[in-house]
Formats: sequence, structure tokens, C-alpha cells
Amino acid sequence: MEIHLPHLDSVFSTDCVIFGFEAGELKVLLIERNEEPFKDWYALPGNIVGPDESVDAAAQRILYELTGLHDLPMRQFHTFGEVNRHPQGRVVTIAYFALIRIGGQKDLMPITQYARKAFWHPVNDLPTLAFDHTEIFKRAFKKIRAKLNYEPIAFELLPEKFTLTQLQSLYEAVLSKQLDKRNFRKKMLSYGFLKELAEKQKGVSYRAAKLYKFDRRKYAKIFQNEIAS
Amino acid sequence: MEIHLPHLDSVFSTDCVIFGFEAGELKVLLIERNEEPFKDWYALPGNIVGPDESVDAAAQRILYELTGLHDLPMRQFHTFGEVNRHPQGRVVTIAYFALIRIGGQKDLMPITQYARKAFWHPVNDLPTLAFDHTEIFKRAFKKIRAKLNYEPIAFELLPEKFTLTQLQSLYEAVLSKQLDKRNFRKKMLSYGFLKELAEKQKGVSYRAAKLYKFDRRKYAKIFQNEIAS
DNA sequence: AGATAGTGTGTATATATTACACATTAAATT
DNA sequence: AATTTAATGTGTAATATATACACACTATCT
Repeated sequence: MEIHLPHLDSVFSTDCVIFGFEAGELKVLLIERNEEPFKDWYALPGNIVGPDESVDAAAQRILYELTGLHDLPMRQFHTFGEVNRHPQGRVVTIAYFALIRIGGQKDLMPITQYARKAFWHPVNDLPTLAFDHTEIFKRAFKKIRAKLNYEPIAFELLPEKFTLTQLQSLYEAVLSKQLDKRNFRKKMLSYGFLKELAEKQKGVSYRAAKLYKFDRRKYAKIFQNEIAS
Repeated sequence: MEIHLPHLDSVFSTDCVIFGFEAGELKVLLIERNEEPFKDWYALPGNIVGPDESVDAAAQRILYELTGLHDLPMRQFHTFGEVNRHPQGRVVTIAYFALIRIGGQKDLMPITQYARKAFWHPVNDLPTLAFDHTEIFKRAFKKIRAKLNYEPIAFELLPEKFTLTQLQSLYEAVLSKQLDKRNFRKKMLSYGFLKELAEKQKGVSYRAAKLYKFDRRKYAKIFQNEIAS
């Protein structure tokens, strides 16, 4: 039996690529769709922008509706404007990415019926995604890999207090390469925006590491003269 | 007498920020509008995307119609999605930039009646522009300033054969700062992607400088392992 | 007391960046 | 022919940054 789908006029939508970091792995937030087309498929959280909301606001609303997450600092990274991206008609999609601390939120929980569930999936070994979401994801991943080297995005993925080893392991996960421990520490500390805390790591069965936090204030002071991206 | 304007449904448009370099100055391509709203104002070349063309293709078509330029390597840099950008209704605009050699083309000449003329204007001291085009321009300018440091975009603005002094003057114009001649040359040449030609500059009333050209092949070879933007 | 597992640290070498000044050349002028 | 003009083309020393590399220390567990 064929499913009848209405034809859509030109519309725009947003898709969000939300990255998280957990158990030494970089992960991306997916939903399981509960709607045609691509019902039951995995997809990036995304939907149609309303006529009376800005695209930025729509991205926030849609993410909330599909996953329960709200008020993330989302950044636009590309707009996908090919003609045949959507089986039901012309859709231009403005894509966003954000990086968050997994677990910093309460559980993931779709608010609407468009998604059956929302879940984290490691970026390596992603399943096939609906629409052109695999391409959208790849582009976002490339972007954050590049940004990692010149913007302090790593700290958005880590808990507020973190060890230098955790920071390094995040860099290694995102860049897919090993880094030298001594050089990594020397460099990170040389920037001067990491604040060493009195506190130490807890609950480990070996020597506990010092905790640090990212001092956004100092960062801004140090890099205020640089050209922003 | 009031002008009646039709209400538009949600549509998308493209705007292009085309940079050129002439007489030691960075310039941007503007049009003089011949249509409401903002009739007679200066603006970036832009218009509505058709239902059956990709956004990238639309950007090319629209630029051609308004200025006569075609087949430029245009790159998307931001999408403007606020609700009240356009007095006639909701318009989401995908913005592109490109860099070209002024004079490499025949004259600028609008093909359609939407623009009365197209012309180059120095980026410093821009006139007031229609819509939010000043903001769009600024964002593009910021982008190319940043890119100049990690992508070979300078060569898109220069003639095929150029002197190192011309190259330096371009860097100085875009970055708005003076650079040291010896260090600049040392660094540029150290990359290994500039090819020194046998030929020399002509028609100058002083010692003629050596000409160089950008060797795209070598560039690709040298930077193939780097993360692209 | 010993084993385990990860933390924390320094130095030497190579590479890149910065600061800085003058002789050379081609054309134009006298 | 000699001089003026205006810009080209070049080197070195000092400093800062990046890389390569290994082992003693410490907290917990057994």
C-alpha cells in the first residue's frame, strides 16, 4: 500500500548536530523518527521553521521538541540548498552544531510525537541516517575538528572540572590522533586560561589527578585582539 | 502616494559579497537597485531563489543577472534568518562571498532591469546599503580576513602574474596593517607554492620586479594532509 | 609489602617568528 | 653621460614555539 504524502511548497528547516563526549568517545545526538518520510529511521534532530520565528530560534525550539534539550549555544555552520534533498518537496536546511556535556542534562526525552526517542551514538560507526543527514553530520564533524585548534570548544564538552588527561583524551578523540602528554600539558597551561583547582579527582583507584577549570574571563582577555571566526 | 507591495510567502534569497582588489584597495561589488523596496539604493547583488534550482546555482544566476559576472567560485558563509529582514515578508537569505580579479572580466553590466548598474566600491567608507546588507557585508569581510591566514584566497584577487609587492599590499589592505617586507617574502616563498617566472613587470618607471604565479598544484600537494575549513 | 595504574615533570633540538637597513637596478630627467 | 628617482631584493641575530623523548611519584587495592 502506498502512503500518500502531501506536496510541500518551498520551506526551510533546521537540523542540529549535537556533539557530546563520554567514556573517551565523541558522540552525536540522534533521534528515531516517528513520522513519514523515513519513519523509524535514525536522523539528526530537525524540522520545519515556522513563519514567525527566526531560524536561530527555530533551531532551539525544534531541538527541544525532539530531544528535551534547551538553550544550547548552537552555531550555524552550513545551509544545504540542493533541489532534491527531501522526497516531499523543496526544503532548504540551515544546519547548526553545538557541543554539550553529556549527563549535564536530565534524561533525553522527546516532547513531541515526531521522535520516538533521542540517544547518543558514537561518531565512529554511525548508522545510515535519513535524508542527507550523513553528509550534514560529516560537514559538522569536519568543522569542529578544525575549530578545536583555534577556539575553546573542548571545554563545552567536558564537565566544569576536569583533569588534563581528560582534556587530552578529548583532543585525541576529536582529532583521531595521539598527542604527547608532556607537550600537550605544557601548551595548554602556557595559554594561561586554565585555572588549577585545589580539588582533586575522586573515586579512582590510582593516584588522583588535579582538577582544572576553563576560565572564560581570562580567555577573553588573552584573545580579545584576535580575529574571530 | 503609497506604493502597494504584495505580501510574500516564506521565500529564500541569496546575496553575494564579491571582493576585488584594485589600486591597492580592497573593493566590493554593489548594484544600484531599480526596484521597490529600496529602489535607487545601493545593495549587494541578491534576489529570490527559484523553486527548481539549487541555492548555489541561484547565487550564480542572480549574480549574473545583476552584474553580468558568471561562474565565480562562490562560497557560502552565513544564512540570515531573522524574521523582519525584509519589509514585504519573511525572507531567509543565504549569503555567499567570492574574490575576483577586477578587470579580468569585460565591463560590469546588469542583464535584467532589477539593477540599474553594478560598480566597485572601496570597502572602507561604504555607503548605506539596502536591507541588512551592511551587516552581511561586515560578516563577509570578517570571514575573508580570517581566511587570508589559512587559505590561498589572496591569489583569487590578483592577476595571474603578480609581484611580491603586490601580494604584500593585498595582505596589508585586507588585514589593515603593515607587514615587514623581508619577513613577508621569506614566509611566502618558504611555502613553496609560488612559482618564480622568467618574466618581469612592465611599464613601470623604476626597477621592474620579478613576476610570480600561484601554483595551485603544488599548493594542493603541500597541504593535502591538512584539515580543510 | 608489593603490585597496579595513571599522574606529573625537564631538557635538548629543530623550527618559526620577529626586528631591523642598505646596496642594487631600471627608467626618467638633466 | 651623469644624476635623480622610486622601488626591488636581500641576511642575520634574537626570541619564541614546537617536537621528541623516559622515569620517578603517588594513591589505591590486594
